[in-house]
Amino acid sequence: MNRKIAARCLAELGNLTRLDIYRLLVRAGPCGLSITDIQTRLDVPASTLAFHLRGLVGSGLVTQEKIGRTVICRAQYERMDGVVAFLREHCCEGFETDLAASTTRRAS
Amino acid sequence: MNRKIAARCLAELGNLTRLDIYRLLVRAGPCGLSITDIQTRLDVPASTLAFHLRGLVGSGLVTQEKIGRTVICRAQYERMDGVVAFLREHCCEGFETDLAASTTRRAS
DNA sequence: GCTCTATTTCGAATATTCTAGAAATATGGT
DNA sequence: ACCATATTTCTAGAATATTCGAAATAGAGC
Repeated sequence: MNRKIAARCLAELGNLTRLDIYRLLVRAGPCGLSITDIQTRLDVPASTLAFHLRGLVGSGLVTQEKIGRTVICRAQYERMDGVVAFLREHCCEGFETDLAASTTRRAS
Repeated sequence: MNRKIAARCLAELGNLTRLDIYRLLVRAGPCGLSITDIQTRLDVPASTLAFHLRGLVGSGLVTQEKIGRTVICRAQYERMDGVVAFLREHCCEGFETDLAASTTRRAS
C-alpha cells in the first residue's frame, strides 16, 4: 500500500454512486453480483454504471470474473483492509527531533 | 453514520494533499499540529492548505482548537472508525427473496 | 448467420474540484 | 498605535470528474 493507491481507493469510494455499488457488493459477499443485478438494484444507466465500475476495478477495490456474457463483480476486502491499515499507520508515533523547535510546544 | 457523510469523508481523504495532511495528524496524535507546522512539513501554500483543511474539518475527520493566533489540528479517529464500520456493515449478509429470480444463481 | 442479451466505448455537455496569488482579518508582543 | 506572525477569504483560471444517449462489441442459443 502507498499514498497514491490509498488516495485512489478513497476517492473511488468518495462518490455516492460508487459507494452504493461497493456496499452492495460487500453485502453480496463471495458470490458477488452481476452487472445487471447491480443495475437493477441501484437503477443507474448502463453506461454510467460501466464508468463507475471501471474506477472501482481499476483501484483494486472490486474484481470481476466473466462467465459467458455476464460479468460477476466482487468486493475485494483485502484492498480496503490495506487502505484502512495505511490510514492508521504510525498513529500517535509523533516526530523525530523538533519537539524543541516546533511551534507546537506548549508544556515546555 | 450515513451514506452521505461516509462518501464525504472518503472523498476528502481521496485527495493526495488531504491524505497527507490527515496522515500527518494521525501520526502527531492527541497533541495535534499547528497549521504552520503542517505547512512547513508538507510545503503547501497557505491558501491551498486552508482550502483542504476546511474540507477535512467540514467532514468531521479533523477538529481544530484555536490557541492565541495559532490553530491546532487533530485527527478525529472516531469519525474514521465510523466510516470503516459503515463500509463493512452487512458484509456477506446477502439479500432477501430473489435468490431464485436472480441472474446470479449458479449452483442451482 | 441471425438475434437477443450483456456490457463497453465514444463523445460531448455539464458540474465540481483544485490551485495559488493577493488582499483581508485576527492576535500577540512592544 | 505599530509591527510581525497566523490564518482565512476572494478570485479566477486550469484541471478533473460525472452523466448518459447512441453506437459498438461479445457471446449464447437457435
